[in-house]
Amino acid sequence: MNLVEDLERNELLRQLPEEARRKLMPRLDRVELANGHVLADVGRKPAHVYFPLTTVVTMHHVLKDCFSAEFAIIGREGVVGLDAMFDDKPSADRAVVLQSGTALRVDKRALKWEFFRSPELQQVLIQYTWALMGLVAQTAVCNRHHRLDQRLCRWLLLAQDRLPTNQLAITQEFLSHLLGVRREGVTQAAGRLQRAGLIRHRRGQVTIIDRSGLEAGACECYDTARRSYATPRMAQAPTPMASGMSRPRLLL
Amino acid sequence: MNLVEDLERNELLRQLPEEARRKLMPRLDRVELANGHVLADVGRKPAHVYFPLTTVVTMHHVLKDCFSAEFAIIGREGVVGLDAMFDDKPSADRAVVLQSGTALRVDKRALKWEFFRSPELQQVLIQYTWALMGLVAQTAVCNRHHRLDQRLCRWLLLAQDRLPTNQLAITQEFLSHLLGVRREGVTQAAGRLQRAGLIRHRRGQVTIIDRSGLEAGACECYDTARRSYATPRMAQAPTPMASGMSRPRLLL
DNA sequence: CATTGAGCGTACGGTTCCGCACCGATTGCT
DNA sequence: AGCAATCGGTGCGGAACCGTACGCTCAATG
Repeated sequence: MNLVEDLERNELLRQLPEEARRKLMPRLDRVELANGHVLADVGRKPAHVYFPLTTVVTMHHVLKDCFSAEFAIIGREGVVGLDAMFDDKPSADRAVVLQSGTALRVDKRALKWEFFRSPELQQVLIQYTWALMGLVAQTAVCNRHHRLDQRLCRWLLLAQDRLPTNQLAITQEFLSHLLGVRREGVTQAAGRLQRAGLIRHRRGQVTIIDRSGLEAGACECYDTARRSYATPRMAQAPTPMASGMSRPRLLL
Repeated sequence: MNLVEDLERNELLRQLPEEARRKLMPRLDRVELANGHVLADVGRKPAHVYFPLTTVVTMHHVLKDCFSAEFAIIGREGVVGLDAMFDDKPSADRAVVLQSGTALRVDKRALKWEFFRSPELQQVLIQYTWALMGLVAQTAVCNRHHRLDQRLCRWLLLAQDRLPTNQLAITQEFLSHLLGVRREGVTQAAGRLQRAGLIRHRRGQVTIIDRSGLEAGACECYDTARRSYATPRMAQAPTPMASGMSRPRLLL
């Protein structure tokens, strides 16, 4: 597959007009990213921005006491490393390749150069940034209010949306760091989902069996999240969510 | 006080070069925002962007089941409503005036117009956006890992950094929605802080007594947050604000 | 002055999740 | 085959926080 076709495979690059894409093309390198590869880490200054094609990247914030939690999962609908493009301060967060695959890499200075010369590129990247902000904000609220089982369902769905198969290569240990809970907590939650027939899991492998079951088990956050990153092309038929579960609580 | 001086009072506008400020000035309206005023709400499309001068704004994400939590608190170091500028989708979040005061208001289309014509404005606003992203991400992690008492300390400090006095007009009920816990939880946590001599609180009024005590009680998140929004000038030469404070507070 | 309602304090059982400990199972390596 | 390391399952006590209920205090209002 050539680079012209590759450009179509990232949802942000695909939104660009022909001309903007052509200008950007010579700056892009196609790279293969291996599982576990660290694209950005706390205290370092990454030199590149990545547009995922098939790879999936997880973004965590790591606390000093070594606790951590994911605040965003990024696939071909997004881009990794924009923060470094506008600010030379060392990264406060961490970007790790969750599932190996292809990405288009671009030097951050080169992309910044093009950014300030292309209103279309600006519009696309900034709009994405604010969509991401909404997701991160929602994650903050979700982390406070929703139960582990719900958040696990949500996470599995978000991950699968960015993957070609229903197979996920991830250990419970790693997953526990993403969800911000203990490893044992993941074991129990995954056990419950398995007993409910929603997934199967075995030593670093999770297989999604019943997607609609997961959607029923997930919190509303998944629906909201999908809508916000779904471009018209990516969007599929909306799934009916169980209603009547909301409790009235005084608004602010 | 005239508009030229007002422009200096918001940290983002202050960073702009003379010329960019001059171009922006005719677009700006000085407005007084009352406590509780809703600047943006779920499902609506706000028409303005606000640069706080003395007012403080809280941003929440509200869930369908009416649970909510704050993901950012914004004062004169920031700006409210940038998301609406780049995307015409209705807001997913909610911005409420936490403490009444002054702000500079600008029509979002006018600001967008200037934005695409001023690289300096772009740099400032985008850099702020990513700094905010870091704070929101940290909030997400903080919400998973840190105890209520710590988060309450952190919140009180973040709020006071943006206020001229050590007095906060806020009810425990409202605070509970910001922190994403029950009202009774806030009552107990505030009681503990009061017994420790850090604050005094009485019927919608919280007074900060011992700032360094709060800093000791807060999680690391406060330190990180303060560093990320402090500009060089803010760090070294705090603007002289109201005087009747119990201790010479290190502003920002 | 009596009434009303908002704001706050307290108590109690229940649930979720943590911290720790231990053990079995699977995989990779020699 | 044997061994070590990784990965996953389970159990138990405890802490944090929830849901609920009730009652007090202060301030505004007629």
